[in-house]
Amino acid sequence: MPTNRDRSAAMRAKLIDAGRALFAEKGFADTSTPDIARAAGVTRGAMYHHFADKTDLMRAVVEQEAEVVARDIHRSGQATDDAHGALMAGAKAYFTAMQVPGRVRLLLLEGPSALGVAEMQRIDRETGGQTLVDGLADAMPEHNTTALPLEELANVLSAAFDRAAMAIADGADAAGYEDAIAMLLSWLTGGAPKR
Amino acid sequence: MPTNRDRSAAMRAKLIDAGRALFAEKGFADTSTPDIARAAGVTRGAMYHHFADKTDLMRAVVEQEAEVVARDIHRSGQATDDAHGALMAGAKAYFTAMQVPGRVRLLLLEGPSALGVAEMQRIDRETGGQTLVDGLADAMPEHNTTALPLEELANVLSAAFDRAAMAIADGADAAGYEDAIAMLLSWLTGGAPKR
DNA sequence: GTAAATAACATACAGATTGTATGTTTTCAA
DNA sequence: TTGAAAACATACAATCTGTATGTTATTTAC
Repeated sequence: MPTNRDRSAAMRAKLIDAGRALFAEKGFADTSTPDIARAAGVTRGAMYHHFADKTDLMRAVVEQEAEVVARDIHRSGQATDDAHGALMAGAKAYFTAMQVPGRVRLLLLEGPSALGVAEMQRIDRETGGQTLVDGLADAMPEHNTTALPLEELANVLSAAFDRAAMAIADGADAAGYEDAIAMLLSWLTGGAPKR
Repeated sequence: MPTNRDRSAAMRAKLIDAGRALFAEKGFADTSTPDIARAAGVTRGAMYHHFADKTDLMRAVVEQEAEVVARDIHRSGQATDDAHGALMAGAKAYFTAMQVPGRVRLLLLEGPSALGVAEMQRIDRETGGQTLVDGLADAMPEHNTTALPLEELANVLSAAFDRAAMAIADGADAAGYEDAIAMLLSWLTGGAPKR
Protein backbone atom coordinates (compact mmCIF):
# COMPACT_ATOMS: atom_id res chain seq x y z
CA MET A 1 0.00 0.00 0.00
CA PRO A 2 1.44 3.37 -1.03
CA THR A 3 2.20 5.92 1.64
CA ASN A 4 0.51 9.30 1.67
CA ARG A 5 3.78 10.95 0.74
CA ASP A 6 4.03 8.77 -2.34
CA ARG A 7 0.46 9.40 -3.37
CA SER A 8 0.94 13.15 -3.10
CA ALA A 9 4.18 13.14 -5.00
CA ALA A 10 2.76 11.00 -7.78
CA MET A 11 -0.36 13.13 -8.05
CA ARG A 12 1.60 16.38 -8.09
CA ALA A 13 3.90 14.98 -10.76
CA LYS A 14 0.97 13.90 -12.93
CA LEU A 15 -0.66 17.30 -12.62
CA ILE A 16 2.53 19.23 -13.24
CA ASP A 17 3.29 17.13 -16.30
CA ALA A 18 -0.19 17.56 -17.72
CA GLY A 19 -0.09 21.28 -16.96
CA ARG A 20 3.31 21.65 -18.55
CA ALA A 21 2.16 19.98 -21.74
CA LEU A 22 -1.04 21.99 -22.05
CA PHE A 23 0.37 25.35 -20.98
CA ALA A 24 3.21 24.89 -23.44
CA GLU A 25 0.91 23.91 -26.27
CA LYS A 26 -2.08 26.20 -25.84
CA GLY A 27 -0.90 28.79 -23.37
CA PHE A 28 -2.04 29.46 -19.83
CA ALA A 29 -5.24 31.33 -20.62
CA ASP A 30 -6.49 28.83 -23.18
CA THR A 31 -5.98 25.86 -20.91
CA SER A 32 -8.90 25.04 -18.64
CA THR A 33 -8.74 23.16 -15.37
CA PRO A 34 -11.03 20.45 -16.76
CA ASP A 35 -8.51 20.07 -19.59
CA ILE A 36 -5.70 19.60 -17.11
CA ALA A 37 -7.58 17.14 -14.94
CA ARG A 38 -8.59 15.11 -17.97
CA ALA A 39 -5.04 15.03 -19.33
CA ALA A 40 -3.75 13.96 -15.94
CA GLY A 41 -6.45 11.33 -15.65
CA VAL A 42 -7.77 12.66 -12.34
CA THR A 43 -10.52 14.96 -11.13
CA ARG A 44 -10.42 18.69 -10.64
CA GLY A 45 -10.84 18.07 -6.96
CA ALA A 46 -7.44 16.44 -6.80
CA MET A 47 -5.88 19.41 -8.48
CA TYR A 48 -7.47 21.91 -6.13
CA HIS A 49 -6.33 19.83 -3.21
CA HIS A 50 -2.69 20.12 -4.22
CA PHE A 51 -2.70 23.58 -5.76
CA ALA A 52 -4.46 26.71 -4.61
CA ASP A 53 -5.58 27.56 -8.13
CA LYS A 54 -4.61 27.31 -11.79
CA THR A 55 -1.92 29.96 -11.30
CA ASP A 56 -0.39 27.98 -8.46
CA LEU A 57 -0.02 24.97 -10.74
CA MET A 58 1.53 27.20 -13.37
CA ARG A 59 4.02 28.37 -10.76
CA ALA A 60 5.01 24.78 -10.05
CA VAL A 61 5.46 24.12 -13.76
CA VAL A 62 7.59 27.20 -14.28
CA GLU A 63 9.69 26.52 -11.20
CA GLN A 64 10.43 23.04 -12.43
CA GLU A 65 11.50 24.31 -15.84
CA ALA A 66 13.65 27.03 -14.31
CA GLU A 67 15.35 24.54 -12.03
CA VAL A 68 16.24 22.23 -14.88
CA VAL A 69 17.70 25.06 -16.92
CA ALA A 70 19.69 26.36 -13.95
CA ARG A 71 21.01 22.87 -13.22
CA ASP A 72 22.14 22.37 -16.82
CA ILE A 73 23.94 25.70 -16.86
CA HIS A 74 25.56 25.03 -13.52
CA ARG A 75 26.82 21.65 -14.67
CA SER A 76 28.27 23.12 -17.85
CA GLY A 77 30.58 25.27 -15.79
CA GLN A 78 32.00 22.41 -13.74
CA ALA A 79 34.37 21.10 -16.42
CA THR A 80 35.91 24.43 -17.39
CA ASP A 81 38.08 26.33 -14.96
CA ASP A 82 38.97 29.52 -16.79
CA ALA A 83 36.37 32.20 -16.28
CA HIS A 84 35.84 33.17 -19.89
CA GLY A 85 35.47 29.57 -20.97
CA ALA A 86 32.95 28.95 -18.22
CA LEU A 87 30.93 31.93 -19.34
CA MET A 88 30.87 30.72 -22.95
CA ALA A 89 30.01 27.19 -21.87
CA GLY A 90 27.18 28.56 -19.79
CA ALA A 91 25.84 30.49 -22.74
CA LYS A 92 25.92 27.41 -24.91
CA ALA A 93 24.25 25.36 -22.18
CA TYR A 94 21.51 27.94 -21.85
CA PHE A 95 20.69 27.78 -25.54
CA THR A 96 20.73 24.00 -25.51
CA ALA A 97 18.43 23.88 -22.50
CA MET A 98 16.04 26.38 -24.05
CA GLN A 99 15.63 24.26 -27.14
CA VAL A 100 13.48 21.79 -25.23
CA PRO A 101 10.05 22.20 -26.84
CA GLY A 102 7.73 24.55 -25.03
CA ARG A 103 10.36 25.85 -22.66
CA VAL A 104 10.75 29.23 -24.32
CA ARG A 105 7.02 29.76 -24.25
CA LEU A 106 6.70 28.69 -20.63
CA LEU A 107 9.66 30.61 -19.23
CA LEU A 108 9.67 33.70 -21.42
CA LEU A 109 6.05 34.26 -22.37
CA GLU A 110 3.37 32.53 -20.35
CA GLY A 111 5.33 32.67 -17.10
CA PRO A 112 5.81 36.42 -16.94
CA SER A 113 2.24 37.04 -18.01
CA ALA A 114 0.55 34.51 -15.71
CA LEU A 115 2.78 34.92 -12.66
CA GLY A 116 4.00 38.46 -13.13
CA VAL A 117 7.55 39.66 -13.62
CA ALA A 118 8.17 40.05 -9.90
CA GLU A 119 7.39 36.39 -9.29
CA MET A 120 9.52 35.37 -12.26
CA GLN A 121 12.41 37.39 -10.86
CA ARG A 122 11.96 35.64 -7.52
CA ILE A 123 12.09 32.24 -9.22
CA ASP A 124 15.10 33.33 -11.22
CA ARG A 125 16.83 34.57 -8.11
CA GLU A 126 16.16 31.30 -6.28
CA THR A 127 17.44 29.15 -9.13
CA GLY A 128 20.17 30.34 -11.48
CA GLY A 129 19.63 34.05 -11.18
CA GLN A 130 23.04 35.17 -10.09
CA THR A 131 25.00 32.91 -12.43
CA LEU A 132 25.34 35.40 -15.25
CA VAL A 133 26.37 38.36 -13.11
CA ASP A 134 28.93 36.21 -11.30
CA GLY A 135 30.25 34.70 -14.50
CA LEU A 136 30.54 38.12 -16.02
CA ALA A 137 32.35 39.55 -13.02
CA ASP A 138 34.76 36.60 -12.94
CA ALA A 139 35.56 36.82 -16.62
CA MET A 140 36.19 40.54 -16.60
CA PRO A 141 39.39 42.49 -16.17
CA GLU A 142 39.63 43.62 -12.57
CA HIS A 143 39.30 47.33 -13.24
CA ASN A 144 36.04 46.93 -15.14
CA THR A 145 34.13 45.06 -12.50
CA THR A 146 33.95 48.25 -10.51
CA ALA A 147 33.90 50.83 -13.31
CA LEU A 148 31.12 49.35 -15.41
CA PRO A 149 27.44 49.18 -14.51
CA LEU A 150 27.70 45.43 -14.02
CA GLU A 151 24.26 44.77 -12.68
CA GLU A 152 22.59 46.64 -15.51
CA LEU A 153 24.77 45.09 -18.18
CA ALA A 154 24.05 41.62 -16.89
CA ASN A 155 20.31 42.23 -16.84
CA VAL A 156 20.29 43.70 -20.31
CA LEU A 157 22.52 40.89 -21.52
CA SER A 158 20.22 38.26 -20.09
CA ALA A 159 17.40 39.82 -22.09
CA ALA A 160 19.58 39.40 -25.17
CA PHE A 161 20.02 35.73 -24.29
CA ASP A 162 16.30 35.30 -23.93
CA ARG A 163 15.54 36.97 -27.22
CA ALA A 164 18.12 34.83 -28.97
CA ALA A 165 16.58 31.72 -27.45
CA MET A 166 13.15 32.85 -28.62
CA ALA A 167 14.36 33.50 -32.14
CA ILE A 168 16.02 30.11 -32.32
CA ALA A 169 12.92 28.40 -30.98
CA ASP A 170 11.02 30.22 -33.72
CA GLY A 171 13.18 28.62 -36.34
CA ALA A 172 15.80 31.32 -36.82
CA ASP A 173 19.37 30.32 -37.60
CA ALA A 174 20.93 29.31 -34.29
CA ALA A 175 24.51 29.93 -35.36
CA GLY A 176 23.84 33.57 -36.23
CA TYR A 177 22.41 34.28 -32.81
CA GLU A 178 25.04 32.34 -30.94
CA ASP A 179 27.60 34.36 -32.84
CA ALA A 180 25.95 37.62 -31.92
CA ILE A 181 25.83 36.67 -28.26
CA ALA A 182 29.41 35.42 -28.29
CA MET A 183 30.50 38.75 -29.72
CA LEU A 184 28.74 40.67 -26.99
CA LEU A 185 30.30 38.48 -24.34
CA SER A 186 33.78 38.76 -25.82
CA TRP A 187 33.52 42.47 -25.93
CA LEU A 188 32.30 42.73 -22.36
CA THR A 189 34.92 40.43 -20.94
CA GLY A 190 37.82 41.57 -23.07
CA GLY A 191 37.31 44.56 -25.23
CA ALA A 192 35.25 46.74 -22.95
CA PRO A 193 36.80 50.15 -22.54
CA LYS A 194 38.48 51.19 -19.33
CA ARG A 195 36.67 53.97 -17.57
CA MET B 1 -26.87 65.00 -35.87
CA PRO B 2 -23.58 63.09 -35.87
CA THR B 3 -22.68 61.03 -38.88
CA ASN B 4 -22.22 57.27 -38.63
CA ARG B 5 -18.47 57.68 -39.16
CA ASP B 6 -18.31 60.01 -36.21
CA ARG B 7 -20.34 57.75 -33.98
CA SER B 8 -18.11 54.80 -34.79
CA ALA B 9 -14.90 56.72 -34.31
CA ALA B 10 -16.05 58.13 -30.99
CA MET B 11 -17.24 54.75 -29.76
CA ARG B 12 -14.03 53.02 -30.80
CA ALA B 13 -11.99 55.72 -29.10
CA LYS B 14 -13.97 55.38 -25.88
CA LEU B 15 -13.57 51.60 -25.89
CA ILE B 16 -9.88 51.71 -26.74
CA ASP B 17 -9.25 54.25 -24.01
CA ALA B 18 -11.15 52.25 -21.42
CA GLY B 19 -9.42 49.07 -22.53
CA ARG B 20 -6.01 50.69 -22.42
CA ALA B 21 -6.57 51.90 -18.87
CA LEU B 22 -7.85 48.57 -17.57
CA PHE B 23 -5.43 46.33 -19.45
CA ALA B 24 -2.55 48.47 -18.22
CA GLU B 25 -3.77 48.46 -14.65
CA LYS B 26 -5.04 44.92 -14.13
CA GLY B 27 -3.72 43.04 -17.13
CA PHE B 28 -5.58 41.47 -20.02
CA ALA B 29 -6.77 38.33 -18.26
CA ASP B 30 -8.05 40.10 -15.17
CA THR B 31 -10.05 42.62 -17.13
CA SER B 32 -13.59 41.54 -18.00
CA THR B 33 -15.67 42.82 -20.87
CA PRO B 34 -18.32 44.10 -18.44
CA ASP B 35 -15.50 46.07 -16.77
CA ILE B 36 -14.53 47.62 -20.08
CA ALA B 37 -18.07 48.46 -21.09
CA ARG B 38 -18.75 50.03 -17.71
CA ALA B 39 -15.54 52.09 -17.83
CA ALA B 40 -16.40 53.27 -21.32
CA GLY B 41 -19.95 54.06 -20.28
CA VAL B 42 -21.51 51.84 -22.93
CA THR B 43 -22.90 48.33 -23.24
CA ARG B 44 -21.05 45.16 -24.11
CA GLY B 45 -23.09 45.01 -27.26
CA ALA B 46 -21.41 48.14 -28.57
CA MET B 47 -18.04 46.64 -27.91
CA TYR B 48 -18.83 43.40 -29.71
CA HIS B 49 -20.17 45.39 -32.61
CA HIS B 50 -16.84 47.16 -33.11
CA PHE B 51 -14.46 44.42 -32.05
CA ALA B 52 -14.62 40.73 -32.77
CA ASP B 53 -13.71 39.83 -29.19
CA LYS B 54 -11.71 40.99 -26.19
CA THR B 55 -8.46 40.08 -27.93
CA ASP B 56 -9.40 42.20 -30.92
CA LEU B 57 -9.82 45.23 -28.66
CA MET B 58 -6.47 44.46 -27.08
CA ARG B 59 -4.93 44.44 -30.53
CA ALA B 60 -6.31 47.92 -31.20
CA VAL B 61 -4.90 49.14 -27.89
CA VAL B 62 -1.47 47.70 -28.55
CA GLU B 63 -1.37 49.01 -32.10
CA GLN B 64 -2.16 52.48 -30.88
CA GLU B 65 0.61 52.36 -28.29
CA ALA B 66 3.10 50.99 -30.80
CA GLU B 67 2.25 53.71 -33.28
CA VAL B 68 2.80 56.47 -30.74
CA VAL B 69 6.17 55.05 -29.72
CA ALA B 70 7.24 54.65 -33.33
CA ARG B 71 6.18 58.20 -34.14
CA ASP B 72 8.13 59.63 -31.20
CA ILE B 73 11.26 57.75 -32.20
CA HIS B 74 10.91 58.76 -35.81
CA ARG B 75 10.55 62.42 -34.86
CA SER B 76 13.63 62.31 -32.65
CA GLY B 77 15.76 61.45 -35.64
CA GLN B 78 14.60 64.39 -37.74
CA ALA B 79 16.74 67.04 -36.05
CA THR B 80 20.02 65.14 -36.06
CA ASP B 81 21.77 64.40 -39.31
CA ASP B 82 24.79 62.35 -38.29
CA ALA B 83 24.01 58.65 -38.06
CA HIS B 84 25.45 57.97 -34.66
CA GLY B 85 23.70 60.95 -33.15
CA ALA B 86 20.42 59.85 -34.66
CA LEU B 87 20.83 56.40 -33.19
CA MET B 88 21.50 57.81 -29.73
CA ALA B 89 18.61 60.22 -30.01
CA GLY B 90 16.35 57.35 -31.02
CA ALA B 91 17.43 55.37 -28.00
CA LYS B 92 16.70 58.27 -25.72
CA ALA B 93 13.33 58.82 -27.38
CA TYR B 94 12.45 55.16 -26.92
CA PHE B 95 13.13 55.31 -23.20
CA THR B 96 11.18 58.52 -22.85
CA ALA B 97 8.23 57.08 -24.73
CA MET B 98 8.27 53.91 -22.67
CA GLN B 99 8.01 55.86 -19.44
CA VAL B 100 4.37 56.62 -20.11
CA PRO B 101 2.56 54.68 -17.39
CA GLY B 102 1.33 51.26 -18.43
CA ARG B 103 3.11 51.26 -21.75
CA VAL B 104 5.79 48.79 -20.72
CA ARG B 105 3.18 46.41 -19.44
CA LEU B 106 1.01 46.72 -22.54
CA LEU B 107 3.75 46.45 -25.14
CA LEU B 108 6.19 44.11 -23.45
CA LEU B 109 4.06 41.86 -21.26
CA GLU B 110 0.35 41.71 -21.92
CA GLY B 111 0.71 42.24 -25.66
CA PRO B 112 2.95 39.27 -26.40
CA SER B 113 0.95 37.02 -24.14
CA ALA B 114 -2.52 38.03 -25.33
CA LEU B 115 -1.77 38.48 -29.03
CA GLY B 116 1.19 36.16 -29.44
CA VAL B 117 4.71 37.03 -30.48
CA ALA B 118 3.98 36.59 -34.16
CA GLU B 119 1.26 39.21 -34.02
CA MET B 120 3.50 41.54 -32.00
CA GLN B 121 6.21 41.17 -34.61
CA ARG B 122 3.71 42.04 -37.31
CA ILE B 123 2.68 45.18 -35.43
CA ASP B 124 6.30 46.05 -34.85
CA ARG B 125 7.11 45.54 -38.50
CA GLU B 126 4.21 47.75 -39.56
CA THR B 127 5.16 50.57 -37.20
CA GLY B 128 8.75 51.25 -36.23
CA GLY B 129 10.16 47.81 -36.71
CA GLN B 130 12.96 48.50 -39.09
CA THR B 131 14.15 51.71 -37.43
CA LEU B 132 16.77 50.09 -35.24
CA VAL B 133 18.32 47.87 -37.92
CA ASP B 134 18.48 50.83 -40.31
CA GLY B 135 19.91 53.16 -37.69
CA LEU B 136 22.48 50.58 -36.77
CA ALA B 137 23.49 49.98 -40.36
CA ASP B 138 23.77 53.72 -41.03
CA ALA B 139 25.88 54.35 -37.95
CA MET B 140 28.29 51.52 -38.60
CA PRO B 141 31.61 51.50 -40.42
CA GLU B 142 31.01 50.27 -43.93
CA HIS B 143 32.94 47.03 -43.62
CA ASN B 144 30.96 45.88 -40.60
CA THR B 145 27.52 46.18 -42.08
CA THR B 146 28.28 43.18 -44.22
CA ALA B 147 30.62 41.27 -41.92
CA LEU B 148 28.50 41.31 -38.78
CA PRO B 149 25.23 39.43 -38.23
CA LEU B 150 23.31 42.69 -38.37
CA GLU B 151 19.81 41.32 -38.23
CA GLU B 152 20.60 39.19 -35.22
CA LEU B 153 22.45 41.92 -33.40
CA ALA B 154 19.62 44.35 -33.92
CA ASN B 155 17.04 41.90 -32.65
CA VAL B 156 19.09 41.01 -29.60
CA LEU B 157 19.81 44.68 -29.01
CA SER B 158 16.14 45.55 -29.17
CA ALA B 159 15.55 43.00 -26.44
CA ALA B 160 18.16 44.83 -24.40
CA PHE B 161 16.27 48.08 -24.96
CA ASP B 162 13.05 46.45 -23.84
CA ARG B 163 14.58 45.02 -20.70
CA ALA B 164 16.10 48.37 -19.83
CA ALA B 165 12.73 50.04 -20.31
CA MET B 166 11.14 47.44 -18.05
CA ALA B 167 13.72 47.90 -15.36
CA ILE B 168 13.32 51.67 -15.45
CA ALA B 169 9.54 51.36 -15.32
CA ASP B 170 10.07 49.13 -12.30
CA GLY B 171 11.87 51.91 -10.52
CA ALA B 172 15.47 51.04 -11.36
CA ASP B 173 17.97 53.81 -11.89
CA ALA B 174 17.40 55.11 -15.41
CA ALA B 175 20.88 56.55 -15.84
CA GLY B 176 22.57 53.23 -15.19
CA TYR B 177 20.56 51.48 -17.85
CA GLU B 178 20.86 54.28 -20.37
CA ASP B 179 24.61 54.12 -19.81
CA ALA B 180 24.69 50.39 -20.38
CA ILE B 181 22.71 50.73 -23.60
CA ALA B 182 24.82 53.64 -24.78
CA MET B 183 27.94 51.56 -24.23
CA LEU B 184 26.56 48.70 -26.29
CA LEU B 185 25.61 51.08 -29.08
CA SER B 186 28.97 52.82 -29.05
CA TRP B 187 30.75 49.54 -29.26
CA LEU B 188 28.60 48.29 -32.11
CA THR B 189 28.90 51.46 -34.15
CA GLY B 190 32.49 52.24 -33.42
CA GLY B 191 34.47 49.69 -31.54
CA ALA B 192 33.17 46.51 -33.08
CA PRO B 193 36.00 44.38 -34.37
CA LYS B 194 36.66 44.01 -38.07
CA ARG B 195 36.07 40.49 -39.31
C1' DG C 1 -4.77 -3.51 17.03
C1' DT C 2 -8.28 -0.14 16.96
C1' DA C 3 -10.48 4.27 16.98
C1' DA C 4 -10.19 9.05 16.31
C1' DA C 5 -8.06 12.39 13.42
C1' DT C 6 -6.27 13.92 9.34
C1' DA C 7 -4.90 13.87 4.65
C1' DA C 8 -6.21 12.57 -0.16
C1' DC C 9 -9.37 12.73 -3.40
C1' DA C 10 -14.39 13.11 -5.60
C1' DT C 11 -18.78 15.41 -6.39
C1' DA C 12 -21.92 19.27 -6.31
C1' DC C 13 -22.73 23.93 -6.52
C1' DA C 14 -22.79 29.27 -7.00
C1' DG C 15 -21.08 33.08 -9.35
C1' DA C 16 -19.09 35.13 -13.17
C1' DT C 17 -17.52 35.47 -17.90
C1' DT C 18 -17.49 34.97 -22.91
C1' DG C 19 -19.40 35.15 -27.41
C1' DT C 20 -23.71 34.96 -30.03
C1' DA C 21 -28.40 35.53 -31.28
C1' DT C 22 -31.89 38.49 -31.48
C1' DG C 23 -34.07 42.99 -30.82
C1' DT C 24 -34.44 48.15 -31.41
C1' DT C 25 -33.09 52.57 -32.93
C1' DT C 26 -30.56 55.72 -35.79
C1' DT C 27 -28.37 57.07 -40.18
C1' DC C 28 -27.83 56.32 -45.19
C1' DA C 29 -29.19 55.79 -50.02
C1' DA C 30 -32.29 55.24 -53.69
C1' DT D 1 -39.68 59.27 -47.97
C1' DT D 2 -39.01 54.57 -47.50
C1' DG D 3 -36.30 50.38 -47.56
C1' DA D 4 -31.68 48.87 -46.27
C1' DA D 5 -27.95 48.88 -43.45
C1' DA D 6 -25.22 50.18 -39.76
C1' DA D 7 -24.98 51.20 -34.70
C1' DC D 8 -26.13 49.88 -30.53
C1' DA D 9 -28.90 47.18 -26.63
C1' DT D 10 -30.77 43.05 -24.43
C1' DA D 11 -31.21 38.15 -23.72
C1' DC D 12 -29.30 33.79 -23.73
C1' DA D 13 -26.39 29.35 -23.73
C1' DA D 14 -22.17 27.44 -22.80
C1' DT D 15 -18.26 27.50 -20.33
C1' DC D 16 -15.01 28.05 -16.51
C1' DT D 17 -13.31 29.05 -11.81
C1' DG D 18 -13.08 28.38 -7.03
C1' DT D 19 -15.42 26.58 -2.91
C1' DA D 20 -18.22 23.74 -0.08
C1' DT D 21 -19.29 19.44 1.06
C1' DG D 22 -18.84 14.41 0.73
C1' DT D 23 -16.28 9.96 0.81
C1' DT D 24 -12.32 6.99 1.16
C1' DA D 25 -7.65 5.95 2.50
C1' DT D 26 -3.81 6.52 5.69
C1' DT D 27 -1.77 8.14 10.15
C1' DT D 28 -1.48 8.70 14.85
C1' DA D 29 -2.62 8.02 19.65
C1' DC D 30 -3.80 4.90 22.87
